[in-house]
Parts: sequence; structure tokens; C-alpha cells
Amino acid sequence: MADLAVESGMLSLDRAILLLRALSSAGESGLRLVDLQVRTELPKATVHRLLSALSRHGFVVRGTEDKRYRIGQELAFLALSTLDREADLYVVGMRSAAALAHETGDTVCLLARSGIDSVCLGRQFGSYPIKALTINVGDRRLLGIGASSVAILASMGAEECDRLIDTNSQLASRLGTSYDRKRVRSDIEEARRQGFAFSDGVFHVGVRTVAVAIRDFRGEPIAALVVAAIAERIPKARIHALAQALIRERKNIEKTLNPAGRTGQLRVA
Amino acid sequence: MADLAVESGMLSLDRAILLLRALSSAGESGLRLVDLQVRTELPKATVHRLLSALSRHGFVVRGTEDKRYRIGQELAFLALSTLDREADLYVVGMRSAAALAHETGDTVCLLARSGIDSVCLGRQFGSYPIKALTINVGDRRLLGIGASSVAILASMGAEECDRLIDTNSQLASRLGTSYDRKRVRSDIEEARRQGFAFSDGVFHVGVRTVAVAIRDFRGEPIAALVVAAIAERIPKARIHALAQALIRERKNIEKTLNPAGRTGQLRVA
DNA sequence: AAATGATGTTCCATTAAACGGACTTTGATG
DNA sequence: CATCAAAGTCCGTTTAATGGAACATCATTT
Repeated sequence: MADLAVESGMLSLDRAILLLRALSSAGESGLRLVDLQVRTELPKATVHRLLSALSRHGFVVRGTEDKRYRIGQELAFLALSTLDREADLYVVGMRSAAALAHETGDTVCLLARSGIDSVCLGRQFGSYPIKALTINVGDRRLLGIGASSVAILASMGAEECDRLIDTNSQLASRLGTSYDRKRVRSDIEEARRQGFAFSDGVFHVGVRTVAVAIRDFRGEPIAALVVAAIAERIPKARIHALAQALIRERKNIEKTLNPAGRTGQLRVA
Repeated sequence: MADLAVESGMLSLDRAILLLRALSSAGESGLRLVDLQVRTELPKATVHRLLSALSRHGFVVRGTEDKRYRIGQELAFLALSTLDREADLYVVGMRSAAALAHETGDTVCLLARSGIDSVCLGRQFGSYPIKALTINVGDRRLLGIGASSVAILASMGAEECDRLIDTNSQLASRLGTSYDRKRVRSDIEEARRQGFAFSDGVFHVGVRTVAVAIRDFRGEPIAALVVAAIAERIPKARIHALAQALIRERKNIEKTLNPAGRTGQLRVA
């Protein structure tokens, strides 16, 4: 995680953002000072100082009873205006997600890449009565875990992909969570061959998902669309059809997002 | 605006946030470097340096054609998880807004206080076919302009209220927009007397609004609910009824938001 | 096209401000 | 109430942000 902070200047800001990222991953449950220390590998005093500053502005709040730190509402207040921007990923992607949910009858999520992980931007449910709820809006997953983030890794440059796998497996081991590099790498291989990612029971046994990455005009992955359902709903025979539908919507989104003309050669899925 | 930056340490972070606030107020249209210079009263080089750092993290982006700075999507990604938190202002407040929209047939907005201005968190439309669209989700207004922000000012401590009016009128004059201190003060007086705020044609002629502030357990205003409709829909006779409905919902929200027991004495509206 | 003015970017010596190791306080637990 | 872990504070050191000024770029005018 430390190596996420990049080139030149404004170190304190980089660190503040590092903290915000960590807090965001933790979501509702929040984190203690020590937890942030471990995650960011920053000295205690520094973490504390930064958190105080962030609190002053409402970017971070402390629970009234459990004194854990969480992301504060001010962040959302500043960001609200961007969520509505027509022509932005959120609006365009959610339209596709809705179409897919309607068409397939299953749960469809839109994820965005954000640093070393992916965030769930939104969900749409289809008509099938048993819904697969693998992820909530705002939840973050280290890239590499789950079909959508495998799809994202699979369509980025090899160097960056490797770097991320390294960073994330280190972070995971620091946190005591599992992150099997071999497994991740083979999943990525598979996704590259197929043109889409497939997973079976990664988060919850009995849940299968199919995902494709969405790329910007340079071919770099910025997001993913994923369909999720109970295993019985996604037999071998259906995978291909789902992937086709996803790829179709991916095309729609990329066309809308990338101003005409700039559609540079896209890296092969 | 300069005097918004407060006590002790982490100056660069304070400044970065100052920039984010300014950019957020500008919304879709974005701002140029100079504009930010004027708004924040920071030296050019500093603004530039901070913007570069913020861009690196996706907190700020520059338009591809017009090279204006805007809030980036990363901010929203980090904040997403907070918008869904049951028991947070957004969720609770929007429920009330929906109820009011249904009941009154008019447009109802939920605003939150954020520093020197108020942000529109969300809107709900009633059934009446002519909708008053005075504000969009994410839009910011300097406190003092419009019924909702008058309601907020009216229910805060006199010292803070005065400070804000000063800050905001200075900022407004720096930007060449209008901010009539006398008018604001008399609106506030009126709101204090009545227990709610009323405005007629402030943003758009022919639109009237009624608003109440929502307070935290200490009695400090943190948000506002406002009903808006064309003037004909809100004759003198109806104002009181609307205010009553708003006050009822305010009570609901405050009860839900403030953990039982801590309901300290609320300042009089 | 050259000139003008305004905006954006880079440099670098100065100095304030962030840093973090060590110490103190708080509070939970047996 | 003794113990330990987590949270918070202090303060001398040094690094990293600062901002004035020089430079570059872009748009507009004559």
C-alpha cells in the first residue's frame, strides 16, 4: 500500500488519501487507529494527526459509542454532483446494468476500478426470485478477488497487473486475509483466453458470476460489469450467452464514454 | 473563505479541501486555475501544486477539451458506502422527503449544511404536474440564499450566524454575485419569529418555498427540508399547513438521528 | 503575422510545518 | 488494582511545502 503513494510532492495529502481509502474499504464497521497503522504502515502519531485534520472537515467521523473511525458525510456532499453527470461512468453504466438485469433476470453490478481495488457503484436486480447478493454499493474488493476484478486485471498491461498482484497479496497477508497469487494469475490467464471472467463460489458457495471489463479510450480498464446468480441458474451452457450480453453492453458503454474518433485500438480483452 | 481553515496543523490538507469545496460549488461547469485563485485567495503556484496532487488521485480531473478543473469520480467512489448507511441523514431524510412529496403533491428537497454553504442531497417530486425545479442534486448554495439556508442560519448560534453572513457576503462580492446582508438578516429574523422560513421568487420568480432546519442532538442545524411550488400553489392560507407538515417530519428525523436519551434541549427554531 | 495580455507551469532558496520517537493518558480485562 | 494495549500528546529535528519570480503557452487584437 505504501508504494501506492506516487511521485513528487504533497506527501501529507497522499497519506491522507491513503487513510481515506483504508477507511472506505472497511465500510460501516470502521477501523481503529491501530488498524489504520497496520494498513498504511505509517507511524501512530502521523495517523493520529491526519485523522484529526480529516475529522475537522467531516471527511472522517468517530462513532459515538465504539470509537472507531469511519468515512464522514462531507466526502459524499462534495462528490454528489459528479454522480449525476450524464456521460459519466455511473450514469451510463447503470443504464446498461438495468438493461442486463431485465434481460437476464439476474443480479447485475457495476464496479469501478479505484486504486488497488474495485468499488461497487450500483446494483440492479432481475426478476428471478432468488437474488445473489454478493456485494453492496460502496463495498471494495482487492483487485484479484472475484470475477469482476479478475476481468479488470486481465485487460490491463502486464507490468501494472503484476505490480498490483504483488501489492495486494502483500497487503492481504499483512491483514491476515487470503490472496492466492497462483490462483489469481491462472484466473487471469483463463479470462484472457475467454474474453470474459467466470467465477464459481469465490465469495459464497453456490454463487456463480460472469464479468467483463470496461475500458477507456486507451484500452485501460476502468470498470466492470458482472452478472451474478445461484449456480443452478448459470450452467455451462448459459455462460457464453451471458458473456455475449455483457460484451454487447460493454460496447455500448465504451462508445458513449469515449468521445467519437478517439476510439484508439483497444487491447484484446 | 480563508478564515474557514481552522486551528492547528495539516495546512496543506486544509487548503486541498478548500479547493475541493470550491470545485464542488462550481459543479458541471468546472473552474480554471485563476478562478480557484480568486476563490481561495491562495498563491497561483500553490493552487497549481495542490491541483496536480489531487489529480494524481482522481479527486480532481481536467476536462479533455476545455481544460477546466472539476471534481473527479474517485471522491464519489470513496464516499459511496456512506450514502447507504441506514441511520444517516441521507437515508432518513429522504424518507421524510418522499412522504412530504406524496402528501403535499409538491417538490421536496433535502439539503445538508456543509461548511459555508448548503448542498442538495436529494429531491422528491409530488403528483402536481407543474414541478418547481429550483435546485439539482449536488448543487451548493451559500448559506443565506433561499429559504432552506435561511432556516439553517436562523437556528444556529448568533455568533456563528454572523460570522457566516460576513464570510459569505465577502466571498460573494469577490465573485461578483449578489448577497444582501440586510435582506438575509431580516429573513432570518422573520424565520426565527415564525419557526420556519418562507421565500418568494428568490431563485426564480413565481416559485415559493417553505423550509425548516433539522438539528443534531445539541440543537445545531445540520440540514433542512424544503417544499417548493409555483406561487399559485402556495397562497398565504397554505403556508401554515406546509410548515406544520415540515415540522412534523423534522421531529421524525431528529428522533431517528439522535440516539435516545441524548435529546438535549433543542434551541428554539 | 506580430504583438499583447492573460492564464498556466516550473524553479528554487527560504522557512514554516509536518514528522515521528518517546512519553503520558485512557480504558478495558483478569 | 495491576496490567496491558490502544489512544493521544510533546517537542527537537529535518524534510517537504511554500510562494515570488521567471518562463511558457494560449487566446485575442490590431
